[in-house]
Amino acid sequence: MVDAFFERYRPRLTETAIGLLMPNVKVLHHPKKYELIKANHNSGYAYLLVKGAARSYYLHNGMEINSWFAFENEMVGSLRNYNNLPSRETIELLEDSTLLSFNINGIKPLMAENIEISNFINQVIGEYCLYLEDKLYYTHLRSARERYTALLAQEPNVFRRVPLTYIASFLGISRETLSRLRAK
Amino acid sequence: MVDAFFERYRPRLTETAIGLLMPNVKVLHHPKKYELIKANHNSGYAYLLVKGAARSYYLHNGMEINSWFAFENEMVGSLRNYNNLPSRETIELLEDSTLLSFNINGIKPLMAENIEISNFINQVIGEYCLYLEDKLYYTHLRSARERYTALLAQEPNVFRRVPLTYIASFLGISRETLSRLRAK
DNA sequence: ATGCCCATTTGATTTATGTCACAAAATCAT
DNA sequence: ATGATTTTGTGACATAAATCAAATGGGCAT
Repeated sequence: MVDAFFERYRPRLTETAIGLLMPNVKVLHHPKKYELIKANHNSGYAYLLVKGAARSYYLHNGMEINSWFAFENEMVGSLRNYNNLPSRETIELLEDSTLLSFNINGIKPLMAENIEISNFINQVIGEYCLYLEDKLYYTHLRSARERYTALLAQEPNVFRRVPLTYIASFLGISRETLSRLRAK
Repeated sequence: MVDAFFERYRPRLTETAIGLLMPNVKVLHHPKKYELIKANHNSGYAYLLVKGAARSYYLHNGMEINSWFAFENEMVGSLRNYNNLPSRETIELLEDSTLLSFNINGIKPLMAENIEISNFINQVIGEYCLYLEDKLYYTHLRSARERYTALLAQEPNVFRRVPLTYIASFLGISRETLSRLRAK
């Protein structure tokens, strides 16, 4: 079920590593709007989105600001939770979804005894780190139009599966401006 | 010399780990304006800033955009270089500096054979990742004045040791606007 | 010290984008 | 289906911050 995800990671996890991980992994189904992780809490779990979509948002001046969207085969979770800090964001499903849950407290000790698991997790974090650098690079000092066209080019799925209201705050612009940019 | 830096990391590196690392570490002195890492290149090194200051910048529409500043006891380098990608940024010294250089190609293989080294490097990357999340969180949808006052509160050193011209592009505002914000 | 080159400030003007108000369209629940 | 609620689009206007243009100030090299 999750082969496509794990195959991105090299060297691939051996049976031994997978055997150690399995007791900490569960398959879950949740409906649209279900909150995987709540703001200001430490959930203790990270998730692999097998099927479906999710968003991460936080409140600022009473408004929901969306920080990312995720789809099939992407890892979703709170890096702050992973580091035993409360999440700043709420992670909510945008569609009915199938997920794998990973018990962070169960898996962390395995990193010391199994180098494959350690490498795997560190690769996930390393890729997220590169993603954050890209996001900063492609938004800093860029106009609303540039950010909009970049997102359209790089992640067209977002426009097919996420309401425009959510996309606007993700791009750091008002709903009205996004609407006008789309109207060309 | 670098104790203060290494002490932030737990568990502390043992003699064994340090012995493996040492052949890949050199002490260096370089003058102000020296370029540690050049844009579009893969330097193969990361650095610990023992004494001095550095900035990272990239060109955008012919203008230098500063992405970060670093001071004593901070690691400086290109995450993209670490991942065998060309750096987008040039890293330049802002003051005459003392550094430790780390040979990335020499150290990476050690991560497979020594878990301490692996943990150490992953902790450095993990902390950088949290820093990037914070930076996005504290700049997204915030006004020039909010970003300015946040930087003043969180990293006052920057205003003592970095020219305002550089700080402006780091904050994502024009030099004139920064000047006016300072004038209150 | 002197002069030159940047860095910084200040003023006038322009522009992109936000805000407010409402209309139209789409989605949802009964 | 029907109305109700939410999402998206449009217009008028306000405003933060950019841009352009000088003027002033500071630091560095001779």
